[in-house]
Amino acid sequence: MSQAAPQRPRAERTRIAVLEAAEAIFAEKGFAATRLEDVADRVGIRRASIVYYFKDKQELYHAVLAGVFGGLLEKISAALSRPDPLPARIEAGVGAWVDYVGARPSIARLILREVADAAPGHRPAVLEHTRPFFDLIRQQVFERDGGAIARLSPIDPVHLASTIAGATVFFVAAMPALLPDLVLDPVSPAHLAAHREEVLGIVRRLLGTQGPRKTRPARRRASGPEE
Amino acid sequence: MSQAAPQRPRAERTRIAVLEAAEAIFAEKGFAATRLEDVADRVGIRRASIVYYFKDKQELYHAVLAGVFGGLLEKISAALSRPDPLPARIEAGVGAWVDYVGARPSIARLILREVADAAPGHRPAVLEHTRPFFDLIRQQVFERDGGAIARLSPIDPVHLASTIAGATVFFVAAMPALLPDLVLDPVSPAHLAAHREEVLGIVRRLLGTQGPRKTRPARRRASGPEE
DNA sequence: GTCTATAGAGAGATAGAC
DNA sequence: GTCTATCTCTCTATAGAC
Repeated sequence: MSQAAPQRPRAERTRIAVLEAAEAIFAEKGFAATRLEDVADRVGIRRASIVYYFKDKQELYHAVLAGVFGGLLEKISAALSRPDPLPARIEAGVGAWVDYVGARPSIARLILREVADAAPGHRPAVLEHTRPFFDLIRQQVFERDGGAIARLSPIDPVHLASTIAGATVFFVAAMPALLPDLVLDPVSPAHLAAHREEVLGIVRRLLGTQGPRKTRPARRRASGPEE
Repeated sequence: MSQAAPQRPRAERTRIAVLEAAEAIFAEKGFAATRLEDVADRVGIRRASIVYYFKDKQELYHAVLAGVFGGLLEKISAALSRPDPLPARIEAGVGAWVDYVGARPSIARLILREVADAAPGHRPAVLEHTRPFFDLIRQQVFERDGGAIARLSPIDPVHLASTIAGATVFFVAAMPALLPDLVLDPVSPAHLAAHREEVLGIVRRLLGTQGPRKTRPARRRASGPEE
């Protein structure tokens, strides 16, 4: 808060500024199209100074991914580790995921790019950062409570995770992209809350924990629009 | 079928071969990282020959998008134009979407990249190809049958479309990417059918046309794992 | 139509001054 | 720590032969 005694030494502040700028530009343009000069411009330094902190472009990129996925793992881990019983914990984890992407939307684009980049024979960079998530889910969802998940639903967890992840990153990144005419910010509290509810509904449906449907009862074909 | 009298002149065959090779490599590597030399190698010609057919890299890229989205529009249009009543027609459209992506999976990666590329101030290339889809949906879903859709559900159609699109492209592109250990081909008939059913379930739930649930009844909290 | 050869721009990496 | 200067490589685009 005081300018006379900065909390962090200059080097660390610069390093963080480089990481933040790189996160934004890698997310926006992708690895190949990002120029280190753009990152430097955004920070207000020269290109060569970036190399003082990060050996090369690859290392900078990996540092960006580590920061983004590290923060995500923290949030999801906290949600899944709570003492609640199973369906509630899964919903808390999904909610944490949606909230994190909303708060740090560049992760949506970074994930979209990593997924698109992955190809047979090309281990995507993101793989180094996803293993902790699989470990976490195995421990907190499958092994805890003596395999209670199996009694809940036979749903394929990979399939479920893929659907949730895809729906959210697409929502956050694609809405402004494909509908630029709409002045619609998917990350605004109202839209994000709506998306979270929608995703949670999908989770409940796929887990079979939907319970009695209150908000939108299924219409029987009594007076429907069918011919 | 006969080699002596090829159906198409050589020029057209080469042009098509270039387009197919470019589709695969743009999908795999993205626009910036794709080298025209890679495309040429795949076709078995030299880089300069590509320029004979396509003025430059941008034009080749747009031609690829036009081909991919043109094919998709054709399939979805056919499904939505059928004489069936509304919920069935929407389901047919969604099914056509899933089947098309399964049959031509490079579209999944191309869409992922286009969405990630879109940024404020940067009209993504894909926008030129998506307008016909909006027109189609407006005509066949919202205006036809005298606005029957409004009686079905208050769901935001953009939201619904985003969820479906995201779930499918993510499923097709991300499963092999993030889980390379699994020998799992998302495009195989069995997995694709499972995904189609899952997506249709989401559609029905979001449209409120789910009807009585047969396959996976909601468990009441009688004997569940809740503590 | 397809090729070879080359021009020219762009951007990452490095060396070394301050 | 941050800078300037430069080296080097890659890749697009073009010109022109066959």
